[in-house]
Amino acid sequence: MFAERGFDGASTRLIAARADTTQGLATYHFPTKEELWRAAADHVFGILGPAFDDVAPSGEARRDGREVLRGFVEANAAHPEVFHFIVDAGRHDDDRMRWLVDHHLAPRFAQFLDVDDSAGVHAATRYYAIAGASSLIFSVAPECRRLTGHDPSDPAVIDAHVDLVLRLFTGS
Amino acid sequence: MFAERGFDGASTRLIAARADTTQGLATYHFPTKEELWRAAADHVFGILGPAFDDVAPSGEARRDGREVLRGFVEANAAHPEVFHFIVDAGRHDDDRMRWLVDHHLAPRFAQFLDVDDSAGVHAATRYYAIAGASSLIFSVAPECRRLTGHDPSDPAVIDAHVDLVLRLFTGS
DNA sequence: CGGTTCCCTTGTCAACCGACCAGTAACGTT
DNA sequence: AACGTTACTGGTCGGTTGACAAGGGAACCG
Repeated sequence: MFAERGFDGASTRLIAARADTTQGLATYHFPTKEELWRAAADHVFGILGPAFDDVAPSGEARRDGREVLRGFVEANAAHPEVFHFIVDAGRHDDDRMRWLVDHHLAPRFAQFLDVDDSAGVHAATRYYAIAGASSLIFSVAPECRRLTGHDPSDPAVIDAHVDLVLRLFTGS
Repeated sequence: MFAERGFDGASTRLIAARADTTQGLATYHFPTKEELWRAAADHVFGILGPAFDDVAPSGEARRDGREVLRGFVEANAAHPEVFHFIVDAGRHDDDRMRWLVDHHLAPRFAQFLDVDDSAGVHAATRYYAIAGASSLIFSVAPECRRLTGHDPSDPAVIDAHVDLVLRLFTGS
């Protein structure tokens, strides 16, 4: 619900209701809304994590950027809520943004630096271009359906997007 | 404020306060919060509009995709709030999303279809790849600063991003 | 001059928000 | 059997939300 409606839009009562509990119990386990949000972030990044680790574990296969990129796009298609978390928190210079960067984004960015062959372009520029190109269509799926008639949850559309991103950023 | 904090996060009282008026007056001119949001959307897309119309007015220069793309990236750098509006509204299948698509996005997408040479890829795939790659870094500027040390408001960073997007999507 | 319209202020409303509290039941330990 | 810890319930707190109502007052018009 944090990913769906943002931090402000998600109320602890509705979150508790969807989990078939009460708001009192929620604040018992997570004293503040912010702690609940951090737990949700840990959970959601825990889902995305393996999608990276499987394709870039360590060792000789480490520099195969194509498979990493394919896994990244497919993970975004399957779990667009991760992108929502990032965009929602990344806009403001507050505690939530700093926590998300330090605990989840920085390690992943370091991982990206390992795989990326920047080819003269600074890594930050490439990183955000890749992330944006890979995620946006899945993030605004309802809009995409109405605007273009294409359904981002359609496997064929996902494949087409994977192919485009691969062609753009690996040149093949 | 709608772009900064989302529809739910922005309160009519704070909006009125920033405009040096009261919430009562705001609801007088815009009976519902949704009407106020639509007016804000019209305003913000009115800013972005000329950035398109100047580079792709009509006639012979219409198919010069490079200049259109450059203008698009620079407009996103100067006015990241437009992207916020789109992402914030595009997630849910509700009235706001439909209104934004029908009144602002659909005309712009049609304009994109005029200029784009899809080269075998469906326009929707290219459209969202371009939009995401062009906008994300400016949309999450605070996060980018902390994560990478680069400041997306720095003209040099903007130029680098323009160059990368042009190279990716026009192949030059 | 009186009346009408429009802009704006002030105050109020029910609903909802996150946080907090007292009380209770379950459960293993001693 | 008594105890202490943990899990959980129901309710309440001050504060904020969007929407609404009542009224003032200036400008304009006949």
